Formats: sequence, structure tokens, C-alpha cells
Amino acid sequence: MNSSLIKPQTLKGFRDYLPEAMRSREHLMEVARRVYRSYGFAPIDTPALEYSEILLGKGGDESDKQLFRFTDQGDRDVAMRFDLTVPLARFTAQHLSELGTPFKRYHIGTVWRAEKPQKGRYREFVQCDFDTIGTTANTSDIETLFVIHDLMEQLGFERFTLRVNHRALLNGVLEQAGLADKSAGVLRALDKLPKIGRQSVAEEMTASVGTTADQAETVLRLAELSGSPQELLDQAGQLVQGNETGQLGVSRLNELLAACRKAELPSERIQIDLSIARGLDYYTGTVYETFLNDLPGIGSVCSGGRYDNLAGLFTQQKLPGVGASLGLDRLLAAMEELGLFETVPSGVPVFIPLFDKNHVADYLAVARRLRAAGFGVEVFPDDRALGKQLKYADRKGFTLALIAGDQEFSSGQWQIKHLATSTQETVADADLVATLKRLLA
RNA sequence: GUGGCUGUAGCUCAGGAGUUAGAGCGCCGGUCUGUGGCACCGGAGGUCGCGGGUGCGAAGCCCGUCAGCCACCCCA
Repeated sequence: MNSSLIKPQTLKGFRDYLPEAMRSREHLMEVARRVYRSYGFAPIDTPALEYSEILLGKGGDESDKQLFRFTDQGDRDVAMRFDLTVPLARFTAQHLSELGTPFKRYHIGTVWRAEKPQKGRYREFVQCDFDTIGTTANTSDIETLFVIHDLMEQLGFERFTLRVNHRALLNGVLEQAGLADKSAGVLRALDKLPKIGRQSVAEEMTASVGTTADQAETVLRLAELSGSPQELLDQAGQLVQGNETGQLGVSRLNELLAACRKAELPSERIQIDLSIARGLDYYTGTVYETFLNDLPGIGSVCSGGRYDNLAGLFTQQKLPGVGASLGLDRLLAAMEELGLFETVPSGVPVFIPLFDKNHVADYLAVARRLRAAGFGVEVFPDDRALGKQLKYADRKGFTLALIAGDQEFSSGQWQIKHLATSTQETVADADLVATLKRLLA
């Protein structure tokens, strides 16, 4: 044995994708692209590697710690992007004059975070972001919700819930409770409500954040309002009566609900959830999270929100925006767990077994002819028993097998075998393309 | 970054200090040399994650390391 062999292995949190998984990934990306484009979002890309100063300090200490950061061969301090939003901030600051507003872009790209991997959490994963930059209009907030909804639906999900909240509403409550200066801590605690329960949240607020028990109670009451989205919002509106900030949030959410009704989004998929606060500090308006009803434990698969000033660190120009990010790999992990991997066929419908090795050139030639007519065709390369070849074809999901030996070649015919049913028909070579068109339509 | 659990054939796992490490499924071959999925028969495939230590002896015990999973943290 050879001890100098290198052990094939991947880094922690980094993965290979086999054809089945990769086909599903590509499918998801295609769907995302289609949905984004249908709303007028334009594609962009940015480098995987940025100057560290571009990325540092944008998501708080946490994201700094998760940065893959190193010195390049030219002694530059560089880091790999950990999301697509910060690169977007740099991008818009740099290219604003060429873009014009509102600027709607989508960006599907790999990002890297050096955190401890778990199920649905990797060190390398793909995000599918879309944002609308340069407008404060609630129209864009509403459209963002529509995009998320359509995206999930087009991806083939039926049982999902979009939870929506508005930071202004929360801030209004906090102002009234005299907690404006403690909002970050309070909201972070509040975000955990579904996970750790009201008791623990109240404890965290009083113990770590420093609120009074009454203040914690006020905030929790808001988060625990129940009823239909509209009822919930009406109650919240009463809680922040007379508070301008809070009322702004309420009226924006009211518009959003009205728009959802008018657009006839299934109402059970939209929830006003006042406990959704988002850990990230930079959201200032509407916030969104998307959960799979059948797998809530995996967390949000598509999250986002409105921010006042995307690129304040890069340009004087104030750039408000709203957008969200689909976690492709997390979604894929969820689909795998739910057994939702589509049994996508090989993508190539026609299989030509190497039935008679003296006719290899004939097989290759007809395959090429059929591809020119628009069919996907694969020729088996090895001279193996026909049964084995058909087994391979079956496993790989072909629809038809084209079989021919001396008999067929001498009479100018092909056997077309339907792999799913084992039935077979004979077709003249001249009619081959027309027949395949009919069978594969 | 902190804590816990796990790592034995391609997959799911059993075993557990003492001769050549097992099962099911899968894979390959044969029965079936112009036609797959079934059945029967046969076969290949493992330095028991990797490295070190203790032992007469380690896959098993100890330490380290790598990887996976779970909780915290955070998040897609």
C-alpha cells in the first residue's frame, strides 16, 4: 500500500455536492432567478474577496469573529465575504452614479462564515439576495413580501409562514416603556421568545439588559398578542396610541396586510409576529422571516428587512433600502430532511446502449443527429451485457432507450424501449426524430 | 468561542481488550451470451476516522487531532 496517498477530505463545514443534490441546487437557483427577474430585479456579482476594512465591523463583533481573514501574497489584509449585503453597500457606494435609483438587484453567491457547523449551518453556503435601494416607499416593503411569498411557492413549498413585524412598532412600545436606550438588548431577548419561553425572556431582560419587571412585562404583552393578523395589529395599535413612532409602524403594516388581501395571498401564510425582531441591528423598518411549517426547528430560510442607510460607512449619500435573503443551503438541508428532493430525471431523456461494439460509430452519429434536433442523448461507453446497461439507464432516470444491432441496421430501424414500462416499438430511422418528438412531448 | 454525544464495508448499524471483524441493503459476476427492476448462487470491498500512549496483546482503554451531530451563542 502507498502511505504517500493524500487522504481525500473536505474542511469542516465545507461540502461536496453529488449530482442529485447539485441538480436540486441548480433548480432552486433557477427558480430564484426567474422570480427575481419577474419583479424587475437585475443580476450583479461582486468579488468573493474584499479588503478586510470593507467587511469588518458591519454586523457587530459576532460577524467579525466569523470572518475568514488572511494576508494575501501582496501583504494586503483581505477577507472573504460573509454575506451579500455588505458587498452590496460597497458596490452601490462605488457605482451609484451609474445605477440610478431605485436600484433593484439580485445576487446569488457563495458566502463564508467561520462558525461552528450544525445541521443547516455551514461554513460555505449560498445566499440568494434581492434588495431595492434608494426608496423609502412602503410599496417596496410590500413587494419584498410578495417576492418572498412567490419564491417559496415557486420552489414548491405550500406549508410555510411568513412572519412580519415592524421595528417602528417595537420602538414605539419601547419608547413608551422608557426603554429606547436599551432597545438592542431587549429586542435580542425578545427574538428568543418562541425558543426559550416568556419566563426566560423576562429574566434575560431584567437580569442582563437591566429593565424593570414592569417594562419586561409591557414588551412581552406586545409580543404575545394573539388573533388574526388584523386583530393583532389593531391591538398593537392601541398599545402605542399617541406614540408617533409606533403608529408609523402600525400604519405601514396595515398597508401591507391590505395589499396582501387585495393580491389574494393565502392568509394563513402571512402572520404579524411582534416577537420577530431580528438580531441584526441595522434593520429599521419592516422585518421578515420565513419558516417551514413542517420543519420550524431549522430556523428561518428567508429573512430580511428594511434599513435606513445601507452604505453610510462608504458614502455620504443616504441609501435606504429593503430586501431579503434566501438561504439556499439551509433550504436544501430542510428539503433533504423532509424528503422533498425531487427525483429529477437525469436531464437527458434518451439512452443508447452499446449493444454491438461494431456499431459504436453509428450510435455516436445518431446521438449527435438527435442532439441537433434538440434531444438530450447519452451513449453508453462500455461493451457490457445489455441488461447491465439498461439497469444503469434505469437508475439514472432515462425515459427511452434506443436499441439497434445488426438486424435493425440492415433494415434501417431502431427499437425504442420505454424504460418505465418495458414496452418497445420499432421505428424506421427516417421517422426517428418525429417519433421522439411525439414520445417526449 | 463554550459544553455534550458520535466516528466499524458504498449506506444503516451490531460487536467490544485475546486466534483470519459481522449483518442487512447496495455493488460486481453467474443462472439469463438481442433486453433492466424478481428469485437463487457466488464474489469483491474494512490498516474498526487519523496519530500517539498503556498492555503480552488495542478496533475496544487513555490522550491528542480531524470530522459529524446536539445545546449555548449567533444566524441563511
